[in-house]
This record gives sequence, structure tokens and C-alpha cells, in this order.
Amino acid sequence: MSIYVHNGFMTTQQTLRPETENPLGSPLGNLLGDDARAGADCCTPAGLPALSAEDAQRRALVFKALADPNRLRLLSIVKAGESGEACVCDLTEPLDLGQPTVSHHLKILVDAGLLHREKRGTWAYYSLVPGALESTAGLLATL
Amino acid sequence: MSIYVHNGFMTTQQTLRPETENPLGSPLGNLLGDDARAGADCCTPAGLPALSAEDAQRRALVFKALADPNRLRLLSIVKAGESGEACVCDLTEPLDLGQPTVSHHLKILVDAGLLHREKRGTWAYYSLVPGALESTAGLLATL
DNA sequence: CGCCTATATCGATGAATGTCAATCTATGTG
DNA sequence: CACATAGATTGACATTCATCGATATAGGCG
Repeated sequence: MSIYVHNGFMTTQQTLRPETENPLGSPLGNLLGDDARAGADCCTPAGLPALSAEDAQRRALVFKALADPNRLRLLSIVKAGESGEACVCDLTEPLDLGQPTVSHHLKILVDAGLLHREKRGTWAYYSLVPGALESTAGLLATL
Repeated sequence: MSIYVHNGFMTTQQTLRPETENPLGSPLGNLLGDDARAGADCCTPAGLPALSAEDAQRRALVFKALADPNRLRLLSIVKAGESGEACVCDLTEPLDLGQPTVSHHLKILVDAGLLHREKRGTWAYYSLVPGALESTAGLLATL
């Protein structure tokens, strides 16, 4: 049994555009979806994965946002700021990236629910969403 | 090549590094570039990034391994198994992916230091590296 | 030995991603 | 109003990635 006949199509690669509102809800809003099964054989037949495809997709969005060195540094700089805020002009130079690129990265972090954006006057101030990093750590603990 | 000898011990923070040295083809391969532009009007000068480029790169590797829904589900299944193990035949079906693809994902997770691979007879058994998820959570807390 | 099974690796391909230059939008200021 | 500035958006390009089919390796069995 179980010759690897894969008749599937795009079962795993749905496009998830950050353009629109998050179709899966806030990536950090929800945790905990599991059911564990077990059995015994050569391996465990293991009916269903402990993590649903949707839940995995939602969590992967957050980790995808963290999967870039420049975005990690952006978070780090924002976090390290004494006021807890930073504007784009603060973030462009230390990373040695162009302004559009930084803006793009910041958007990804905002979409992932990690950063908050507040525009005051001409400047846009970014700050860590309270508890976001802790929630993300929770995504790992509840795999 | 191959033969990843992983001396399985970790020092809380920094042990999730793959054995392979990365070529670092990143276009921003510049650090310590002290180009300072005079006149900080808008925001706090904010000094240097709290996270070095190398550290960010290393951490991003781990998050990159987590940034795929199928890999998250693989981790979940491995973790959910009562024996703490799972072999590839267990992991191929629930994800509805081909065997080479699953093997590829597993390799990425092993390289990231998240999974351990042990071959017994014909089968390869994968298990969570003890403390790996906690260490990864630590990467977030110490941004 | 030859064959079967389980897993890994290779090569190709289409999609996603990071980056920049150019441009657009909004909010100032003279 | 004209003009300058901060930031976002667009379009293009090169790189990386996820996936597959085909093949290679390696252990088990007759």
C-alpha cells in the first residue's frame, strides 16, 4: 500500500496575499488546534496531523515574517528603542537598505501582527505589538 | 559529504545552527559600515542595531525552517507521536505530499537543528531535538 | 546473488521573495 | 499656491523555494 501516487494539485500552495485583509484572521490571534492520534505498526498509521492545514498556514505566516535577517533586525531596533518606537528614517540607515525595501519589510511585519504602525504628522512610527513575541513563542510551544 | 555529526548539546541560546556554513551571498554583506548622516530630525538617533547581521542571519535560518506550513505539520506530527518518533512513511500520507518532498522538508528541519534523524534498518526515524523549540522561543525573547 | 522496499538525491519548473529605481500620496512650510 | 519631505506603492529583475518525476543508495529477504 501507499505507493506514492500523488493526485493532488495545489493542496499546499494556496496563495495568501498580504494585500487583502488576512483571510485566516490575525495570525497571532489564535492558537491551539490539535488532536492527537496514535497507533502502532511499522510506523504509526497516524490518521490526522496534529496541526490542521489552516492552522499551519496561519502560523507559517508569522514565521515567514520572521524568516528574514533584515526583518529580525528591524524588530530588534524597534524593541531596543527607549521609546519603544522607531520611524522609517531610523530604520533605513542601520540596515543599509533602500527606503522602499524597509517600507516593504515593515508592512510584512505589520501584516503578521508583530508591529503596530501609527502615523503622526509626516512620520510613521512603528512599535512592537504588546505580547506579540510571546504569542509567537506560544505558537512553538503548542505545536 | 553528508554525515552530520551533531554533538547533541546546546547552550541555551546559540545552538541552533546548521553544520553547513552558509556562503552568505546576501547583497548586504556589509557591516560595521559607519556611514553617519548628520542631522537627525524626526526621531531618536537610535544608535546601532541591537542585532548584528550575522546573528540575524543565523536566527533567520531557524525561522525559515519554520516558515512553511508543511514543515510545521511535520514537527507537529513528530511531536504528537507517543514514542516521540515518526518515520517518513508516517509523514508522507497525512500531508498529501510526495515522498521526495517530505524527505526534503525533513532535511531542512534537521539542518535547522530542530529534528534528529536516526536510521534503524530500512526506516529513518525522526524525533524532536530536546529543547530545540524552547531555544527557538528564546531567539524571540532575546531580540 | 537478484529483487523489493524505504529513503535520499538530482534536475527541472513554476511560484514566491527581496531588492531597487521610479513614481505616487500625504503632510508639512515658505 | 509652490515646493520640500516622509513614506508608500508600482514595476521589473534576480534569487530562492516548494514541488515533482526520475534515479540513486542501502538494507532486508528469497
